[in-house]
Amino acid sequence: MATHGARGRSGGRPTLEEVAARAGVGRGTVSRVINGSPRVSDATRAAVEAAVAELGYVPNTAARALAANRTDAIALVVPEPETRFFAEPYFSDMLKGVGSALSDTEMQLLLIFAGSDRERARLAQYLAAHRVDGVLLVSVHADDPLPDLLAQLEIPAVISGPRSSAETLPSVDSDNYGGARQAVEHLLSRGRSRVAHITGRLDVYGAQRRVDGYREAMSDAGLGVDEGLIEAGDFTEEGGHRAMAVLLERHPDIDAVFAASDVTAAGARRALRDAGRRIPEDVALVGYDDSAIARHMEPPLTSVRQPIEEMGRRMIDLLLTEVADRRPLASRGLERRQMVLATELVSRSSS
Amino acid sequence: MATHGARGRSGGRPTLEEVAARAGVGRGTVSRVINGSPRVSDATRAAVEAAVAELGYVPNTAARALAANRTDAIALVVPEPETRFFAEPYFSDMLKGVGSALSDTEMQLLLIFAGSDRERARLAQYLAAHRVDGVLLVSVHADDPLPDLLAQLEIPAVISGPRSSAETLPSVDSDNYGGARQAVEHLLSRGRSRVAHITGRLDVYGAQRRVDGYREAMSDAGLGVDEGLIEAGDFTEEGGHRAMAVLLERHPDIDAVFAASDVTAAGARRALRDAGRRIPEDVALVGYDDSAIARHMEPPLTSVRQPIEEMGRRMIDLLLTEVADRRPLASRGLERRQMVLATELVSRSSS
DNA sequence: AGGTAGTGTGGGAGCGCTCCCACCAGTGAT
DNA sequence: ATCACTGGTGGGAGCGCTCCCACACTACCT
Repeated sequence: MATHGARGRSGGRPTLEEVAARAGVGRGTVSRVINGSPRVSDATRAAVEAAVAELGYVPNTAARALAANRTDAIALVVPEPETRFFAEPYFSDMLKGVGSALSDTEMQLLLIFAGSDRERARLAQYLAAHRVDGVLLVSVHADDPLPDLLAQLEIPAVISGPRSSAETLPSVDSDNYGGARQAVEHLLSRGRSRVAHITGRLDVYGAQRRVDGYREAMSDAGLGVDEGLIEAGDFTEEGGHRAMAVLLERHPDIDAVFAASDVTAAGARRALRDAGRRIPEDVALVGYDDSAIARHMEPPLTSVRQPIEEMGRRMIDLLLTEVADRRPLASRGLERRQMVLATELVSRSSS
Repeated sequence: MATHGARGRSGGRPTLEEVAARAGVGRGTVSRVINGSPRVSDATRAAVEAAVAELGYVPNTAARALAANRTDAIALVVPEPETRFFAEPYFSDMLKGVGSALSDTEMQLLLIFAGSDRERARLAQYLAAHRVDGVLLVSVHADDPLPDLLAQLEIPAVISGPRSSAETLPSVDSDNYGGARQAVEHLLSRGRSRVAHITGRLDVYGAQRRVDGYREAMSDAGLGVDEGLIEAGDFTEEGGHRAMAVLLERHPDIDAVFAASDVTAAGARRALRDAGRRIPEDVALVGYDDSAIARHMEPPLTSVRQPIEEMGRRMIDLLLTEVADRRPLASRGLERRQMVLATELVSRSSS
């Protein structure tokens, strides 16, 4: 059969052609059965399936990719060093959700780190070669060139956490605004009124939305918005510590703090302790993320939980749709697909 | 050019043929340049490279895979649930090493979890489709059927931690025997003589080698081997706690313990505290792995460090060799490639 | 009777590479 | 002058699929 000698290949996997011969049908028909086309009679389908089973036929993905111009693979791109990936539960939860959504698909998931310049160059090369049908982008900064590259290469992509209110890419996010409101309203319902807010990095859209939520919750409660109660952090512990110190100096009568992340809250807690404030007696504290830190803090931290696993699943849904009906770019963007998931307040003893 | 209509494909990536035309050479010559064949004159090579640059040519991997019957991808298979993968630093270190060794290669790394039965079935399907050129197997239990499946499919594989002294697959491991000796000799040099050993899971070959190392170090020191000083653990904290309690009951005069892992040592430490023993005054303690646990224990734990990142790099080296000179199975196995890396004792205040 | 739609089905053409054979200089030995 | 070679090169054939056109065959109208 191999007319030009034994080139590689020892066992010799069966091909479509062989299955077709075995089943007594044509090549096209076998292809139709394999790909689940409805235009095949039941009898023929059964015959083909039997032949597939007998021969142990497994489609050759390379041939399929070449002929159909698709790869059946998508990439989860993490624009961070691996270290952060392993350190933050955000990523492993995301991965879990993505994996579960993909498990009843033929799609293969590739995990790609693009933290260093070198890794980014490799990724660009990889994408240029169109080795994936779509890309999942997590944790993207406002000025990242990756989304543009993807658009230029016409590779479908979904982003977790839009870069702005005018995000053009389909996105899945948790309700940062609503989550912030939950946090503040919870503190108010506990009888607090001098509620401060330590923000996240303000070049991250989600952090801004949390500020918005804080502002409107305060305002709706008739307390007005005292800009002096807002201090910028950067999602780090050190930033939280610094901001808290500033706030205490400015407003010694603060009786509650909403921090934009659990790590930030940990920093704030340290500053509060330094200043001799008791939690929650003197100052109630609420974080964001409901990470392991929240559970293990002393006292355990009330925090706003994001459904990260669910977000991963939704991102896959969006991406697969995008890949499936890959249409001319012109018609995209009109029907923006931005998905927002609800958050949940997990109440513990810090508030 | 596309004679049968615009099938997908909007931009139209340039092909080998187009590059050849541009450079005024034949298809074969361009292929030779792309693949770095030496049989091309310098002038021709330059012309082709210029054409490649001008056109922004990127090889089509699917076509290459089909024609050459290779995928340029290898899989790192983790036969554990994702949770363990993220929890144990072993895996992230391994991944780091593997990634760095691969970074100056064309090879793509796939991370595949095979913890559940479902995932394993998917993996089997994946391997049957020959979607990777080779497989890296980490953390394989003695009775895992995966190695046999790989052998049957004739897919090159490298294993981390041989399953027995008769391992047929190429493997990379740290020197468990030597590491155990280092630990025991260290304790003896500190003036201890009643040294106990809490083992790992004994169906893991590496754990057995550690016992061997312990035995021979004791015996070489002229202390003889008291089997009563050896108690089986299972790499878990609970197992370590239980074993330590048993040992203390049996030999209240123990003055040192070598635990087969840091986690085990943490369990042992708890049992020692329960029994009112001070570390290291009454009992010196040494662990294995030099994980984060060791650094954060109270007191900091002396531990045997394995060069995990280096192991990852070596595994890649072995695998790439294996993939490159993929020869008839018959000649394999004769020249077994088992690699063993040295360990290092990291001394801290627990001993 | 002759249309007019469907359903199934076979198989040609083509996806963009790699492999390998043929061939064409040159160069030196015979 | 003839016969090896040897470094370079062109291009046919083929990898195993998917796509789509063509061609049955049925129905069910006019």
